[in-house]
Amino acid sequence: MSGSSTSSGDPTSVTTGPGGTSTGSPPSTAAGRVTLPGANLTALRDHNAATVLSLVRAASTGGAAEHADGAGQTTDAAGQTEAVGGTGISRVELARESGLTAQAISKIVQRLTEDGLLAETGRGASTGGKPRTLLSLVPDARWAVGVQLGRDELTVLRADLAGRVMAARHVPIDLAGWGPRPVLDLLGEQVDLLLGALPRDRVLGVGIASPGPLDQRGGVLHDVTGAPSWTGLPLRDEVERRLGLPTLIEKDSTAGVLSALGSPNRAFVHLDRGLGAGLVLGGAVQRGARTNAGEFGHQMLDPTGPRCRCGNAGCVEALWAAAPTPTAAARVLGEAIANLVRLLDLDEIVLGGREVLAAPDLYLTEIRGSLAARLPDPAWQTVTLSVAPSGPDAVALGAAGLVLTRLFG
Amino acid sequence: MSGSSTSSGDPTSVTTGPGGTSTGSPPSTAAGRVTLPGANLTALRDHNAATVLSLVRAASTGGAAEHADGAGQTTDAAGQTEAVGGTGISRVELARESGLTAQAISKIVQRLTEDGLLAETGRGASTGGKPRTLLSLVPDARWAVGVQLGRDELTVLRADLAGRVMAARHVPIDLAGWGPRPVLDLLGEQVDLLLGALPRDRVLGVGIASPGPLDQRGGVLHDVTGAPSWTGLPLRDEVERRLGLPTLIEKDSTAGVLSALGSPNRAFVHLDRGLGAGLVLGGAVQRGARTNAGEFGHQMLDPTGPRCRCGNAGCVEALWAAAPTPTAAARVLGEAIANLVRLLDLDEIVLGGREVLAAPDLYLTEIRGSLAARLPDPAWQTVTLSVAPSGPDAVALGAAGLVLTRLFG
DNA sequence: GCCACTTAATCCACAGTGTTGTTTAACTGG
DNA sequence: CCAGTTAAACAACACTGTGGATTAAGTGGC
Repeated sequence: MSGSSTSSGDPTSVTTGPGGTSTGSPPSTAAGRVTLPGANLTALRDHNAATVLSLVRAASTGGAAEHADGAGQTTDAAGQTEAVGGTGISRVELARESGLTAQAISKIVQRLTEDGLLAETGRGASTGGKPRTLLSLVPDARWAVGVQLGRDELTVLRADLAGRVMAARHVPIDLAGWGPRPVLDLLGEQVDLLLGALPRDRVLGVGIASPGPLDQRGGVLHDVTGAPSWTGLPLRDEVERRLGLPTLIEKDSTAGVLSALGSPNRAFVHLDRGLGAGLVLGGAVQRGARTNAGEFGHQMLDPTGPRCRCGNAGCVEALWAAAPTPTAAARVLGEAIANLVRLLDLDEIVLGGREVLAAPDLYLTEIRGSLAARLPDPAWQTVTLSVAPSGPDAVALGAAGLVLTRLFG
Repeated sequence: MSGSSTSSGDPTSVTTGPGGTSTGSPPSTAAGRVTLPGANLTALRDHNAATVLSLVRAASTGGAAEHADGAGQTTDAAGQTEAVGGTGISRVELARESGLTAQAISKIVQRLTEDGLLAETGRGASTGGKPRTLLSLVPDARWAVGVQLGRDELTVLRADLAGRVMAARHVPIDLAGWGPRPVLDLLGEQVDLLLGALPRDRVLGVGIASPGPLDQRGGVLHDVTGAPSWTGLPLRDEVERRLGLPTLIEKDSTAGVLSALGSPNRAFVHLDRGLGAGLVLGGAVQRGARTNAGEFGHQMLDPTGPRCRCGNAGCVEALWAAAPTPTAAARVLGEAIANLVRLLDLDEIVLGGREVLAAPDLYLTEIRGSLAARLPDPAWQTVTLSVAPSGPDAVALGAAGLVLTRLFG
C-alpha cells in the first residue's frame, strides 16, 4: 500500500541470500499432513520401494514409461521390453531405471512380493543370456477409498492399485442445508457399505475431495461458499476418527488431476459450477501458498467483459457464463487454457466436470482449435487434450489416487 | 484436430490408472542434469546434510525460518532461538525441525564442521539446563560462479554461501553478431579473472543463465530468437569442458527466481526486452515440459489489444509495449501479475530486469494497486511484492544460486 | 555454597540399508 | 555339446541413523 519503498531492498521483503530450491522451512504440507525434511533408513527403504512400485506400474499400464510412446508389447528399437510369456518389467530394467544395484532391486522386490504387492508374471525374451523375469503389480493387493463431497451429491468409490473403479456409490445430499453432522454420518455409512466384508487392513486409506479450499495446514475446510456451517470444520481429523482409516484431503479440482497417470506437467480443468484447475507441475501436485492454487476461473481475459461474482470484470468464469452459445462458451475456455498451457509449459490437459461431460466433443473441438490458433509453433503441438476417462467419477477417483501416493511415492 | 473422439477415452490420451504424483518415468531433469529416482546411503547422507545446511542457512539469514516473521533475536513465544553470544541454530533445534535424532544431527554437524561448512558461533540462553551451542554457516567455505549470457552484456560474478555477491564483472558483447566462439572465449577469460588465485576446489561450480529456452534435457540452447548461430549449441557441456567446473544451466528468468531465498510459492517477474517469469512452486523450480515455463508475456489479457510479435493479439507484452505512459505500462503488468498470483496462489513476487530497475517505485506502486484492487479478499493481502535486492545482478546471482542447490538440496 | 533437577551433546553397541564380489540359473550360438 | 552371455541370488561388508547410557553445563531451592 505504501509508496515508501526504495529501489532495492523493500521493507516488506524478508529475502536474503540466493539459493536453493526454496527457503525450505515451513514444513511441506502434503494433503493435510506435515512431513519433516530429514530422512532415515526407514524413509530410504520406503522411498525405494515406492520407486520400484512406481516403475512397475508405469511399465504395466503401458504408458509413458520409456519415451511416452506406449506401444510396450513389441520389440523397441533398443531391444527391450520384448514380452513373451506375460507383461511387466524385469529386475535388471528396474535397476537401470532406478539407479539402484541389481542386488538392491532383488531385495526390494522380494519384500514387495512377500507383501503381496508384486508378482512374477512371465519371462522376457532372451537378450543373449538368461531371460528376464517379468514383474507386475497385483492390483487387488490393496485398495483406496475415494470420496467426493459435492454440494448436491456424495460419491464414494473403491479403487484398486491399477486405478480402476471397483465399486462406486452416488447419494444426493444438500451440503449447505443439512450441515456437517448428517452428511458425515451418511459418509460413514456409505463407506461401510462400500467396503462390506473386505479386509480393512488391505484398505490403504481414504481420500476426500473437498468442495472448496482448505486451511493452511491440517485439512480444515477454509470457506465453503454458501455453506457457512462447514467453514472451519476439521474434516480430515473428523473422518479419520470416524472411519479409523488414514485420511487425506484435497480440494476437488486438485484431486481431479490425480484421477489418472499422466505427464509431470499437466492440468485437470474442472468445469462444474465454478471453474477450477488441478495442477501437477514438475511431477508434484501444486497447492499454492494457501491451498488455493488453480483458481483458474478468475483470470481476467477481457477488461470489457461482464462482472463476475468475485467482484472483478472479465473473468473467464463470467465470460463463460455469459457466452451466448455453447460454442462461444467452449471458445472462452479454449483461450484460457491456451494461456495456461503457455504460462506453465504443460503438455497435457484433461477435462472434467458436469459441464464438460454434457458436451465433450464440443469442448474438445473448440479447445483444440484455440490451442492450434494461439500456439501455432510446432514446439507446442504436442499438447495432449482429453476428457477424463473416469467421467463423473474423476474427482472421487483422484481422491483415491491421493491415497495411493502412500505406496507409489 | 479431428472431432472423432468419444466422450471418454480420447485416443490421443495414453493415461491409465489413477495415481501418485506423476507417471514418474521421464528422468527428472534438473538444470540440465539427469537424476535417477532411486536413493542409496550416499544419497541419504547428502540429503540430510543438505537439510541441515538449509536449516542453518534459514536460521542465520533470519528469514522465514519459523513463522516467516523473521525477528529471530529476541525470545519467541515458545521460548526458542533466544540468542545470547551469537547467532545461529542449535543441534536440538535442528533435530526437531529435521525430524532426525539428536545423535544423527551431531554426526552430520561434525562432518560438516570438518568440511569447514559449519562453525560454532555462540551459546543460546539456557532453557533450564545446559545452554544450546549455536551453529552458523561459514559463508566463505565455498563459492559459486554465476554467469548471465545476455544479448548485449556478459555478466560473471562470484557469490558466497550466504548468497552475497563477492565480485562481479560486466562486459558488453553482441551475442547474435559475434556468434558462439568469441563469446565463449571471453566467458572463459572473465571467469579466470574473476576467480584469480582462489582455490578452485572451493568453487562449487558455474551456473549459467541462458537468453532463451533450452532443449528438453541436456542443457542445449533451443532457439535464441535473432541469434541463429547459437541454436542447438550444447552450451552446458561446452562451458563445463572449458572451465573444468561442474556447470548447470537455466533460462534467464527462471534463474532470476533463485537470486534470493523466499517463499516456496513465488515468482520472479523479469521485465527486460521480453517479459518472462521464473517460478518456484511447491518449493521447486518449475521448468515445464520443454523448459518453457514462465512465458508470462504471452498470456492474452485483452482480445482487442494490439498484435504481438508472437502472432497473437492482446498479449501482455504487446499491451505493455503499446502503453501510452509508463504508468499505463505498469498497470498492464499489474493486471497480469494479479492473474498469476491468483492462478498459482503465490505469496511473493520479486521484480527484476532493466525496465523495472529504471523506475522501481512506479512499478511497485502500480502493481500494489492492481493487486489490492483485483484481490480484495483479506486472504490475498499477504502477498509480498519487492524489487530484487541484487538489482542488475539478479539473474547472474540466481544462476550462482542454481549451483548452491548442490549443497542446500 | 551445595545439591537435586533439567537440558544439551556425546559415547557405544546395534539394526538395517544398499554395495561389492562371487556363484548359480538359464538361454544363445557355433 | 560346450563356451559365452545375461539374470538373479548368496555372502561378507561398509556405513547410515537409532536407542540407551553417560558426560557437560547450566538453573533454582535451601
